[in-house]
Amino acid sequence: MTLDDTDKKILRILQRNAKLSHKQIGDAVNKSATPVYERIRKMEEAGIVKGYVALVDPRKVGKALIVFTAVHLDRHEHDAIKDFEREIGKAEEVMECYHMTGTDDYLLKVAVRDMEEYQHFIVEKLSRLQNIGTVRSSFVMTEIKHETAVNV
Amino acid sequence: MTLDDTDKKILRILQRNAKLSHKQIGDAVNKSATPVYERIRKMEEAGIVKGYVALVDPRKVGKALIVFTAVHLDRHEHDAIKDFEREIGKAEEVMECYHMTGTDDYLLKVAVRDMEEYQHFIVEKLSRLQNIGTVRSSFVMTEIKHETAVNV
DNA sequence: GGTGAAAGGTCCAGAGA
DNA sequence: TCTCTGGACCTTTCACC
Repeated sequence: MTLDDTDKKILRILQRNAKLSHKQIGDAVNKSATPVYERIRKMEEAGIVKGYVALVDPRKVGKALIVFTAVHLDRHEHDAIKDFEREIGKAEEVMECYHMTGTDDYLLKVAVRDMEEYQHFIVEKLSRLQNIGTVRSSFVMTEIKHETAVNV
Repeated sequence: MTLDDTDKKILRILQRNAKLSHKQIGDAVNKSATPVYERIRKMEEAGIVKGYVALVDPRKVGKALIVFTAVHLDRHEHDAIKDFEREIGKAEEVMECYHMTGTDDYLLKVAVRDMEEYQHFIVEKLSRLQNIGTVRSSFVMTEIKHETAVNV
């Protein structure tokens, strides 16, 4: 599926505010509500729009500490890697996990209440996984920018 | 504002799918639509719910390369830091930027089309900012997990 | 917190550019 | 092929119980 300028404009709007009506979006892109609806439906079908979610402020629900945790595995066989990935997927503290280039294998973004909860995550969860080599933690002091919107 | 179990349940639902009607959410938490509506409105007012957005798959709109860029500044005076933060806020390639503990000052999450576009960002944008010391780039090979939902 | 009703949005069929 | 109009149906929002 290729996106024309109208599609891209709609995407930019929806990525900022998904609560606007098709009519309001139509006014912004010089179309009526129906073509807006049709274009959105097609982008949903194509998997370009993955879904609609509410964004919650972590600090206001007691998740004030954000940590980036770089993990280096001991062994790099296929099974060891798949095991790690499966287990990390289950950890509710882990919001993001990436398999990276470079000396560290994985980069995790972890959201917890405080340092005590982070220590618990490291000692009781991460360290108990098979095959963990080294772990390096970097703590977020300030969030300067956080966009969920992709630049289209 | 303190959240009871019903509020938390509503937040968990909305963070997964913001398109459900108040009636559907009410069925899931054993309430009618109105109290669901009132609770959501209060959480919006309190800033717990920051907004509603569409999630777009970066790979399907030509942003296939995700890079974590660690930046170390040369000087750490107040003005130098504020300058960097203001400029990075304007860069559309930068989806996230955090002021970090440790030897690196900032961690950026950058989304671009390909390596050529990343090189352009580093050479033409980042390196042109005053005060940049060292830059280390780590590339995402695979996204194992990416949650926007905060664990409440 | 529930009920019910007004206002307005979504979704789709049919027609036209 | 893409867009508009009109209408059935559903949701949001709010006054009242």
